Amino acid sequence: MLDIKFIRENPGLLRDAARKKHIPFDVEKLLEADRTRRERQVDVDARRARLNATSEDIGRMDDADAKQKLIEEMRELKRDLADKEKAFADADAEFQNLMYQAPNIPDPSVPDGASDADNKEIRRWGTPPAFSFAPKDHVTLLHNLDLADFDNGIKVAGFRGYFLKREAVLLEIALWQFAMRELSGKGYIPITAPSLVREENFTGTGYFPQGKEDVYQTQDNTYLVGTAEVSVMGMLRDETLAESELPRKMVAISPCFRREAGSHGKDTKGLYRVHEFRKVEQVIVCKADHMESVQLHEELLANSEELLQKLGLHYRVVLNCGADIGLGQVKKYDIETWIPSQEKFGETHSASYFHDFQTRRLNLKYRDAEGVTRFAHSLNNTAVATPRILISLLEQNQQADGSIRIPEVLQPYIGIDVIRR
RNA sequence: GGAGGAGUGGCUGAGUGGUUGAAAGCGCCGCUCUCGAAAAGCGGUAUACGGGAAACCGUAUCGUGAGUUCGAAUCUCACCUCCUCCGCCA
Repeated sequence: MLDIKFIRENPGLLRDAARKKHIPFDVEKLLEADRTRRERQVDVDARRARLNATSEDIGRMDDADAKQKLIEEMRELKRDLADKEKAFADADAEFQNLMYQAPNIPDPSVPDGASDADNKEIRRWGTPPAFSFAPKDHVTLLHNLDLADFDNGIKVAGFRGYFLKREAVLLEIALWQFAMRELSGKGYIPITAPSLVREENFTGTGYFPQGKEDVYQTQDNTYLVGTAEVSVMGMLRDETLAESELPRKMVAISPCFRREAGSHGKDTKGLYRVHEFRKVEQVIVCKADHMESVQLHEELLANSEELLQKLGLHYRVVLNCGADIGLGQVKKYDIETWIPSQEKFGETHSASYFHDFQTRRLNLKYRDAEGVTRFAHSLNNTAVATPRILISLLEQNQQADGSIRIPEVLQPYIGIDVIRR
């Protein structure tokens, strides 16, 4: 959510933002709703002021007749007030509704574009592994080594269901531990986060109302998170932090659930697109300072690149174009990791910053050096998402004999250096 | 799941229909005193929105939301959260 004062003063920026993000949004309608809401608030406040003042008088009066007369008058006023209050409530609801839909302003460095095809590659790290044989895809590798069971996964869990087995499980756990340990070494606080959370956390992080279709809801009106970002940001909702506590760097692990509504035909095989997975996520809350946000955004990206480099995985970084960044995001990088069997890169990480878009919704503030409370800034990035990263990890490390080398940095967590049958 | 109890400002805590946005204490800030500090004394210390050039004014907020009333922290209802006891349980 943006500051309405900012919108009043810069309607053009919001209009441009919506256009760049390819999000339909009527700025004039919002400004009109803002004007209406304020007019009606004045109506309500004036009547309330009179009611309050008169009620105080009544409390002090002795003359029963005069008192009764005023009470009658106030009854009349209250009927009028009720109408005005209803009118205000309607206008305010309309205003809030539009405010929740207003996109954040993308950074000027965000390229124009109509789809993810227009994302700009920034750099590549490493080279595609050279194979003296035709590399197998991850589904085949998993099957040959008995590392997963998709048939029974679907039997048990339905479409996109899967079981991981044997060393694939150890590998998954090793990745979490590796990521957790690396990042906690950099001062990120490790957290295990709830994945079953209440609605306000989704609204607060900017996923609701527009993204409700993508989320599982329970019969208790709680929802399953698609990322620990939702619960970790929710953890700080309604807090006023001291500036000395910032930046607060956290690394959280949680199960993640995504309905993948609208992507039924896509990536139907294997571990790429599943309804249920595990993810280690970096989340930062920092001062309301653009340069600090930018700097920490780069840090989050560098952290994830470092993890991939230590794992020895070939990847590239792309700068997402306007159409491929979310409502609240100012700027986003994706890291895409090389998938040999497809000879292309697949998204494994997503790093974004929000300025105060999320914290305004979450009412997450801090007290600055002058004692002024401000909305903080927030950012996040994937550290490692499993099992998706296993696709690249297995495929890039496969050998001619069908075995799979385990990256050196993971070996201490698993106790083996190769998977073979 | 069953039975009770409770949610007031940064904190403790008073307040059961009428100048209560809220006593008192603690904390914090400023001043006085002091070479300095402590102590003591005095004064000040919530947030949001709206109006205004400003001073300032208005409105809302005592867990949240509805309601009763001329008037609600105080009465009613629903919800949320916490505590105690019983049951169940990884």
